[in-house]
Amino acid sequence: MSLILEQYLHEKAGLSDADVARTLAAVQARSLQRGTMLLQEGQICRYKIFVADGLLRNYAVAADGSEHILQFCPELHWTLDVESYDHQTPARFNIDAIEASEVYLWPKDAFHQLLHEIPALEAFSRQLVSRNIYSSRHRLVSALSATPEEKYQEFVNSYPGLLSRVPLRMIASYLGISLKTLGRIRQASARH
Amino acid sequence: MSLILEQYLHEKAGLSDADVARTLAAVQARSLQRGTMLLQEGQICRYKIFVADGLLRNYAVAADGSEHILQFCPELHWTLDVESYDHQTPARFNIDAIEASEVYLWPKDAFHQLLHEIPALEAFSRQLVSRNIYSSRHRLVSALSATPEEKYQEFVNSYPGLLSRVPLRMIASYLGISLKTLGRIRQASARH
DNA sequence: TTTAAAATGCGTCAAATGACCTCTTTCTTT
DNA sequence: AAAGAAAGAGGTCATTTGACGCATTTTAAA
Repeated sequence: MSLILEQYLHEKAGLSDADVARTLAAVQARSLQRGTMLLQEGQICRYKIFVADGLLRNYAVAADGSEHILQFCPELHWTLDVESYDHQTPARFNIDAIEASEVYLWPKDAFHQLLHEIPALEAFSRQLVSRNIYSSRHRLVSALSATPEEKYQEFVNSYPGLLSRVPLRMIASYLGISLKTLGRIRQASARH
Repeated sequence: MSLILEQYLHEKAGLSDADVARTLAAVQARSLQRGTMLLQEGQICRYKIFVADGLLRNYAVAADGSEHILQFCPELHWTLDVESYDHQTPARFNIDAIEASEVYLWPKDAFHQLLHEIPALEAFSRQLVSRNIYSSRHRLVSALSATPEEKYQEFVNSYPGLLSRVPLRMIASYLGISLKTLGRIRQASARH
């Protein structure tokens, strides 16, 4: 049932069969209905989360109730609230399912143990962290300097598959623009 | 001459005298005049950079020539272009000196070696990386959700010391707002 | 000290943006 | 299949923002 995860650990992380088995042994599987919350602000993030199928979002809720999406997390990607996970302190972000999803959860201690036992997993983990840093930087530059239209184009180019899976209001929330502005941009580009 | 650095490695990183000595042995000192570029877009980032005294900025230049500051780096802080450093590929960011500064540079190989030899340095390095990730996340949320006025207030609260050291146009460039808007905000808050 | 350059404050104006609202369409769920 | 909820298109309008230009002050360098 964890075929997808198995294959991922094999091909992307480069784990041996034995290490894949060890990694699977420590994991909990969960099926999420659309809309299910996996982590709520204020809770403690106790797991590393891998999405085998479906789509999650990682977002902050502002004082006025507005939502701001930090990350869409589709199949074959990872998510968590790093700071909450590292220090086991209350989370500032929320994670929920945009689509019905199949996810795998590693409790922090168990994952930590795996990192010790499996150097290849450790190396792969670091790679993921690095990529995350690079893309955060890029996202920040974009947020600082790009026009709404440029942001939208970047999104379309970077995540062409998500466009049809994510409601527009969430894309707006990810880009930091209003739904109205997003609508105007799309209308303008539809004319060409 | 590297008293500041020595003390920093001792107190903040928790290195033993012997490890401090080893770390210092691998470092190059440089004095920078105001305005000196330490890294230019397109160059390869070959060093970890520690600012013992002064103030650097890490920024991107957009296609239209406008500058967008990712990070101010005052004394006792570190900076580099991570992606360029990790992969030794052309940098996307620039680093220069806002004030005359005293900096210390570790060539990548040498620093890598130190990380192997000195576990305490390795642990400290990880801590710095983590903090960087947390603050990037926070910055992104702020960029997405805060009004210009809130961004300015956050800046003032987070870096009270920098306000008088950094020209307003650079603060505007850091916050992702125009100098005009920043001026209006300051005028409004001066009235109270 | 003098001179040049940079920083900043401020006015005007046009454009961009978001808040609010309504109506229609599309999904969900029962 | 039917009812209810959510999504999104589109209109109007007030506000915010930035572009441009100019005057004044401050800072840096000769």
